[in-house]
Amino acid sequence: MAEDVDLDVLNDTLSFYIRTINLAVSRDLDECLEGLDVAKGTGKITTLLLVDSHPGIRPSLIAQLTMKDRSAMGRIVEHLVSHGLIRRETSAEDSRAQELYITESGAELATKVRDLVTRQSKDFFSFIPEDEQAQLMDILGRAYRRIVGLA
Amino acid sequence: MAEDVDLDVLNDTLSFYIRTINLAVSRDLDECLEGLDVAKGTGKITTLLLVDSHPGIRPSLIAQLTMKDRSAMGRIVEHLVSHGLIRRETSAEDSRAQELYITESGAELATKVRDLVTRQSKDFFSFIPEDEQAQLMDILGRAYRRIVGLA
DNA sequence: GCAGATAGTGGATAAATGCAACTATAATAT
DNA sequence: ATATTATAGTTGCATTTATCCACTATCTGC
Repeated sequence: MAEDVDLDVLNDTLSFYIRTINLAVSRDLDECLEGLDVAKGTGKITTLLLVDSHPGIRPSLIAQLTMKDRSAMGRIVEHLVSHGLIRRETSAEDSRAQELYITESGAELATKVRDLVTRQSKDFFSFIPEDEQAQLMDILGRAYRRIVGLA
Repeated sequence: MAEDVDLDVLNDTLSFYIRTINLAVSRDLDECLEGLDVAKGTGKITTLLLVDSHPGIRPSLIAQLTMKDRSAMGRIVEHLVSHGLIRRETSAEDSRAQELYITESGAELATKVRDLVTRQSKDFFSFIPEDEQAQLMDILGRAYRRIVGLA
């Protein structure tokens, strides 16, 4: 049945593939992270990892990197704080801004998540040959940096 | 500020790029399609186009191609039907199943959407060189077909 | 100081997602 | 033939996200 369905113009539409594959990876990732205080959305994972590796990082910067607006970011921070994974302080230099720091249990979780996330991605895309994965990462990486204003 | 932030392990995680870029394309696409009875989610667009080019196609097949479950699919079909874009009939061979057909206004919209969607994708990714876009499409296309069970 | 930008908060609304129960019909096996 | 199991679709519900907007506080530059 499905084998010979023609996808119309979507067959040549990059956004279609990005969007559908996103659905699949995200679902799979959610499964892997089930019950881990950090599920659904790149928001929480990215925030946790960035706070862990960049002590004092500000919500607004993470928002930019994850493409969230400030209110969405605020809710993510609130979530992580309320679960005791990160700590929130007002910046000394700019009292509008906050600085985020990891807690002990946050650091523990970060270690675990780092492992799970990279493994999940590798596993999920394992049917793509190594060299093509590298190509993908290279191109998408540049796209990401460009979109987000990192380069 | 943002220029020199290291993304931790996410820097080498394909799923991260897929997920964030997905956010960006989807938002951009939504803007392009604003007010068009078909916004948010690959679901409606794909359904409209597939029904247009495959008269009599079944919801369950579209569900497979768009990675939705039946309930999500049902709601999309319901939405399109209620907006007069497609028509729903019970299949003669299998009265459990339905066959979907495009309506006049649905066909009109499909034409418009086909154009908008392909252009949006091209524009959005225009900063990626042609040949790299082709590579991306090739790899992601195979990934998609594999995930969805098309090959 | 004043005007305008920026950081973060909070609320309300609108959608999408996933889950599970339920009907109806088909296909299979005994 | 009939009992079992699988499939197509519908519906309700609870959860989660997203988006938009208004609001406070603070900073920057004139």
